[in-house]
Amino acid sequence: MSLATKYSPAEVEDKWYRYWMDHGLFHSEPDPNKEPYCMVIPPPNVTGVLHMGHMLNNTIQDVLVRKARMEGKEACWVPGTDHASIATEARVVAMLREKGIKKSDLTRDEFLKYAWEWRKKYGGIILEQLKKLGASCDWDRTKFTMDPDYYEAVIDVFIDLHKKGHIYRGLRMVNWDPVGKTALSDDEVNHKEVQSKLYYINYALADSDNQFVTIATVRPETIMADSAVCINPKDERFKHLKGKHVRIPLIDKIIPIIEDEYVAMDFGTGCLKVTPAHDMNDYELGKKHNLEVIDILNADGTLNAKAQIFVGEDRFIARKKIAKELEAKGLLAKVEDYKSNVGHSERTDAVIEPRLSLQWFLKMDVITKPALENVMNDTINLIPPKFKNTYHHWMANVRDWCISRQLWWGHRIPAWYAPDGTYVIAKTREEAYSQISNHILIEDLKQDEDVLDTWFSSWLWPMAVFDTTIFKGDANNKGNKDLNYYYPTNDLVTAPEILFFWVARMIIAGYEYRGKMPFKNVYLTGIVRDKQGRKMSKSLGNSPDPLDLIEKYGADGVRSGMLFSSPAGNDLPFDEKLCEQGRNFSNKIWNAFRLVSGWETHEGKIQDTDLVAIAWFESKLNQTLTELEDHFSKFRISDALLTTYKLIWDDFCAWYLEMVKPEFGKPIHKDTLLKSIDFFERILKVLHPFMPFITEELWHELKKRASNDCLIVAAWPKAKPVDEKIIKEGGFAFEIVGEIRNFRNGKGMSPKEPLTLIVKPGEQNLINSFWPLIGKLSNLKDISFTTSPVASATGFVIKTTEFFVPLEGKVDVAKEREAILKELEYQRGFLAKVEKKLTNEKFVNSAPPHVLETERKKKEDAEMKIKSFEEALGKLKE
RNA sequence: GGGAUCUUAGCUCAGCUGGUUUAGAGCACUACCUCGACAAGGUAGGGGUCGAGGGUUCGAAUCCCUCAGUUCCCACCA
Repeated sequence: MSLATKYSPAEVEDKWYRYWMDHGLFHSEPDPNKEPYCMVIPPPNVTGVLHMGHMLNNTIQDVLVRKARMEGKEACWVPGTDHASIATEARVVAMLREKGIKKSDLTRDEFLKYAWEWRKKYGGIILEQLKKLGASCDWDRTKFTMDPDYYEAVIDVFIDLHKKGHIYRGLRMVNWDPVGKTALSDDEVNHKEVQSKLYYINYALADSDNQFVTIATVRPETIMADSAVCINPKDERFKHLKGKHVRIPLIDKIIPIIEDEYVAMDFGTGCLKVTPAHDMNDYELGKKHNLEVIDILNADGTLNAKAQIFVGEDRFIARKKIAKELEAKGLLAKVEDYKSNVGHSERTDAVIEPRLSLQWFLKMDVITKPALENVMNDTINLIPPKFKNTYHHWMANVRDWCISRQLWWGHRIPAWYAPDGTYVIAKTREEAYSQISNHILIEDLKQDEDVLDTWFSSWLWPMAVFDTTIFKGDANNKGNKDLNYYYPTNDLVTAPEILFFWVARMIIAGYEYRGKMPFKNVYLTGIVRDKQGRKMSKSLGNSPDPLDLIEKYGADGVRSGMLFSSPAGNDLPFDEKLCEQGRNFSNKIWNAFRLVSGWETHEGKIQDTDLVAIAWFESKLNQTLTELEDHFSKFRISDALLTTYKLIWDDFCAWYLEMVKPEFGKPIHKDTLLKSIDFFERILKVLHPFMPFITEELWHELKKRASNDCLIVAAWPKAKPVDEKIIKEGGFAFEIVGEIRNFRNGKGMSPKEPLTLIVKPGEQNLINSFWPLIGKLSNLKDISFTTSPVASATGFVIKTTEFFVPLEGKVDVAKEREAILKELEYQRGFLAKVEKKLTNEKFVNSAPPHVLETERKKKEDAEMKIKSFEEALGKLKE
């Protein structure tokens, strides 16, 4: 045999990927005669590099799309990238900093030029990496969220939603990232428990120098922005303070004491400093009580002139200095250690500053209605369904979406301001000018400096990848051919952490602009973790490089490795061992091929054993196909793979091939070989979605084929009727084989030593056609049948059939006795349990007949076995 | 604090509306095996009182309650 004993994936994988590409096998065009199957990729960040999360996610997508393609559907998987404004801008800024260039020294246009250069250089990397994985995307359709037409679509949507009254500009308390100098949505803020200090500060009463009110705060640097001190009106302790005023320490400003039940009496001192400009709750409180809003912070987190003191200092430095000064003046009553949850920027990790600013918002109340409804009524399925709860909770309590970001990289907000501060929404300066009635110069119009939130563009993804012209609010535009054919798409595979960021918003946009769901099924993958359960991340350095893994185990090995243990919605604790298992599986198949490809044929009479083996595997295969269909229909991808794995490794290799394998050097019957190749082809088909490369390779090795006869487009095998009887017989036969092998094993006998088997058939014995195969598989020189107990022979019992293996002088009586006694004990215990049930009148009266019958059968079987073991024990004494 | 989810062999998970031989799989583990497809392998084996405690029922891993823990989401009392 000239083929290597080990399969080497490297050349094979590159060869076939190129072949599929060259023959346009990933490309899809609308075909009215075929059912569409469409999926859009969750667009990775344009600056991204493939990580394990992408590997899992895209492997699942590729499995789904490859299966659909083989099922004869017009399968289209649209790839692309996301401009990811915050992440990309951060990368570009960092790159410029390395070159010694500050973003603040550049004009917007200069900066964008750098950004586009960066994008050109690194933007395609991740897509190239996906090719290594085997992703069968329609690369002709690759889309980018800042392609010119896509850009225009995003602006159209802004204009349209503004026209509909869903977008407004407002003063709102937003999460301000002083490092990124940008507002963040609530979702981009991580709350972390931080060890901080609670400062107890004395505020002197305005009309008295020696009477104080003590408040507790973690942010002494904001006292200069206080507008009031608040107490609970029910608080008996502070009755005397009602209507009075206090002086803010250090700046001596007089502020009122107000009353509100919002104040918790049992927390801190029961007195609250109210700082409307720098705290969400205080802002609300301030609105209610008409308090002055004093913003003492600059955009970068330093104190401004309104603070009066420590102007220009960073907020955290000012905190320390103020504490020190308070202490020096004896106004600091005490300091306690205190754990509190502090918001941090998801991107820069800076401590979030609640800040009032003018932002653009999308009203979510009306626009989200269909999106909530159609998930709750299962028009759109979330897989696993447990996410419905979370989804409902989020959608029912959704807040208006802050869609503006203080960045340059992104879709610039199409708002144009006149010098007097009024504004109009328009796509171009000219259009904007035409809407303005004031007498100003066109050059005086200034466009909003901000860009839109990234998700405000990616929420259009399932529509915009096909048609970017439908967002102008033009009811006559019904969309192009592609959109109408592929939309709604079928499945979306993504991570649960972006269920709201992205999935929910795509659903919202889908209903808003198409009146239809964007996809039917949302498969939520888990998070890939390392062995210690930590999320894989660049900073921890605990993520293997996917390309290294592919090199080491082959893409097929890594793909199956990822899927061996990843039920939907559950985290995947990744272990390289899984890839090794995948690689071993490739090798197993490779060697099965080596065996089959090495057989010479003869044309004599076909052996009966071959016919039995063929009939058995045919049924087993068909049974498995049905099982697979069930798994796939429920998106149980991991189970589908494991089912395929067992079909190939156990049923095909361990049983079928062993059954038909001729003695060494002898030929096989030509029909048996043909049938074996036919089986091989069918198992390659079902394995192809999981392991596309090795299966395509063997598909061509197995037979000479025309250049267009590729496995990737071969027809998915249909399940044919299953002969249940032969499956049962096979199962019984294999059980006997196992027992005989075990019998030898237990006695330290070589498998080469032939044995004699005497069978005493029991009541429901399956008289079957497998006897000669049993002989072949377990090396028996003779099988005979009897109706009476066999003296001086050891053996075993399956169901009610007894098997005897005569062994003259080779029996270790003591050991044998021990084994039988152990078995007897088990059976007696079992019998007792069953009898207890059967003598329970209530059970006999209420249990359904089929349950009763099984219990009776259990009893018979156990009694039979006990009898047999007792006999054997008796014989051993002799 | 509110909500959700989960807890089954060493690990990762199946086990649907309670009843099919005192719970299954893959991996890991143990023993034996270089037996001519494959040691990245073969053959066989050991391993779980189904998180804990109650309850319903003739019968509970499966239904109900309590508790403990896991993970996630939301809120964020200075």
